[in-house]
Amino acid sequence: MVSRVGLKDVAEAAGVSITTVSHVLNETPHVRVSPQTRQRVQDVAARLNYRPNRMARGLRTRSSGMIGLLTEEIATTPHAGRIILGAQEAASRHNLTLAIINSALMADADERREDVNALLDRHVDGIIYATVYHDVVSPPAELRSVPAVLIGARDRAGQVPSVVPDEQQGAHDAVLALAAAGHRRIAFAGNSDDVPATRGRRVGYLTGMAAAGLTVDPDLIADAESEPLGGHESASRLLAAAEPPTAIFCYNDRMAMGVYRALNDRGLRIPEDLSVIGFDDQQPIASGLFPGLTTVALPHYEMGAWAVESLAAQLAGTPTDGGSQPLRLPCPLVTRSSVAPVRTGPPSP
Amino acid sequence: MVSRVGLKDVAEAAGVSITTVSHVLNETPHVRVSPQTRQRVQDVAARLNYRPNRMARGLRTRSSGMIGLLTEEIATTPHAGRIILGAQEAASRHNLTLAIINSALMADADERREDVNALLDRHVDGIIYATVYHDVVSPPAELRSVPAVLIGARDRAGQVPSVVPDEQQGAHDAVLALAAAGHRRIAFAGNSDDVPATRGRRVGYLTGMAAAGLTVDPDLIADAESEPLGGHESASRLLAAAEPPTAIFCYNDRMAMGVYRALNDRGLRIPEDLSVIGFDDQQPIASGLFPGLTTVALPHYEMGAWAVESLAAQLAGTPTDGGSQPLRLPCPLVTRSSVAPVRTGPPSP
DNA sequence: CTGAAAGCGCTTACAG
DNA sequence: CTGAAAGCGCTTACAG
Repeated sequence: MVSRVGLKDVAEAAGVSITTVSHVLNETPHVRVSPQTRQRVQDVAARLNYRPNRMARGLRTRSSGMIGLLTEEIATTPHAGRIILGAQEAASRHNLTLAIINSALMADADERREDVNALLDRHVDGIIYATVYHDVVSPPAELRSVPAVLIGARDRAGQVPSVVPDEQQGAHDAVLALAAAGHRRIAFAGNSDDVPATRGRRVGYLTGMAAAGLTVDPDLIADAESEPLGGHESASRLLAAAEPPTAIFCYNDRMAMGVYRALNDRGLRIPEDLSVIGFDDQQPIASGLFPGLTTVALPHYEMGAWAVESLAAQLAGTPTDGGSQPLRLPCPLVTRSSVAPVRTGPPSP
Repeated sequence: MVSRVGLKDVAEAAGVSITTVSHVLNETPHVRVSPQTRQRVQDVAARLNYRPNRMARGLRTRSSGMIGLLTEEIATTPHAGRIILGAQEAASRHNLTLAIINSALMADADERREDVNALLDRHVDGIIYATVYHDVVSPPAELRSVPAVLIGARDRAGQVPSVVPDEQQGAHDAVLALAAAGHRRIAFAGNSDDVPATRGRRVGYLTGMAAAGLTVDPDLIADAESEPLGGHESASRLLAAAEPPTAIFCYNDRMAMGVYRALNDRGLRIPEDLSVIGFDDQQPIASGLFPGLTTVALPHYEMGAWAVESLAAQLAGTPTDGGSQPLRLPCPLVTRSSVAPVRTGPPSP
């Protein structure tokens, strides 16, 4: 019931062989076809609304035109959506189809292997293995039967190219933005989870302070759980310091949510009394808070797109440097309304 | 490089014809094979790790084992993720693969048609057309070339089965929960967007009040924009009423976020001074707010799963009642900490 | 410049 | 109970 017209129909209608039709429609290189024939075939194909059967082509060429996306926890992370979107749009541009499989975050090695095999059974031309919050990962060996690419983690074996967010640069820039607004006492509401984001953002905070010529006061670093409650706790500690901060850079937007609440509880206004910057650009927090939260965005869309582009390049035969080091994509600062110049002079009533 | 062993290899190794191998592996009905042969074939297939080439099979049987999921705005809605997850897990159970295409929310008819065609080119066995916030939708006619199903909207032509959340029941139950806690002055922080959720939740509020034997005070309904700022505004108006509410049911969690802020600004405690219920169970708001927000969850996972199950049933030949009326899936109340028994006696200091 | 033919890996009447 | 053979719709040497 779908596309009932095949190569044969086009060939008959155009009065040529299916070989010729195939050549002109595929623009086979090094094959000369007379302009008249070419034109006629194209016209007929268009008129008949010919659409190639990709399964037949795939069977012949051993390529399905499909990219498999294996993602950890599609639903529970707020980010997977944008990775999928970036990958999907890039796939469309390359006339590739995205097949998705969800792998449980805590799946064991065998389960992951099965997921990869399910994709391989589909004869996907390439696989994107997307993880969240990992330093290093050991994907099943089967992954390498086709071109593959890693999102959000580095391949332990250093064989699979990978892309990750540049957490450090994002944090660095956030601190610099605060410094540019005149802040000198910039606090870090951090956390100590065992994830790369923690380390990257902490280092970025430190290098940002250094780059701005500011000294880091240990009293201005308060680690807590990376949730709203943790942010509330961090802010409370920070505000109790002998010399409190004029700005707080938060490990993430969820902590910033708690920081807002803590300041609100104390009658402190953002950004008049204190500036705040978050990380993640997580909606609906970031734009739902009052005032809108200035924060650092993660390049999820871009990572998804890069993954497909990289795969497409590999498929086209472009050699890719085996991911000795992951590509780091920049995390841009998204300016809203939670940062203001540091207040000089006496505190307002 | 993938699965290099084919039917032929299994046949040779087992000393039978490929016909026989195909029959035993597919358990073709009405075909008798001697137990010994059957066993031998199965053993050999397992030993060789035979995996059928699905493109070859698809070419022959004209079925790809793929379900196409066309979704509006994968990334911008917080919900798409759970729809995808539900659909993906159901697909895995049926040994189907999910191919995803994103359609821009504002795409015109031609663009949508192309998206459907892209899926059809892939010879998907069925299509899930997932929309957000629509009453009625007119999918491209091509959709019906294969079994199809609609999520989140009703088909204008009444041909495509569909599934939607039971907004009304969700709101109804929320109000009843408040009434069960003794509240009689239950306000509705609503909105007037032109989406089905608005109407359903409003009606549910009304029927819930009626079912609880409560009269609706027009002063206790305050419409505003369905964002945090709108919630703040609604709450402010509600609290200024001659006889303020003891509980607020919010159109959605984002409005509840603003309601929290408004109460916090006035030194009112949740739930001691006022109970609040939201709608959507949107993270990270719902569990990130203090106290955790009691809210109504949308059955996104269930709708995704239902869509695939329904398609699988159609593919298996089970007749499905053409969606004259959409199936309404229940919206369960998620209890957290924002509801308390109404305070009797004089207000606390 | 054009076409006849083989073959990708399966399924499925059909025959024995 | 088992197998030879056709054919799904393409691509691609190969020949002319």
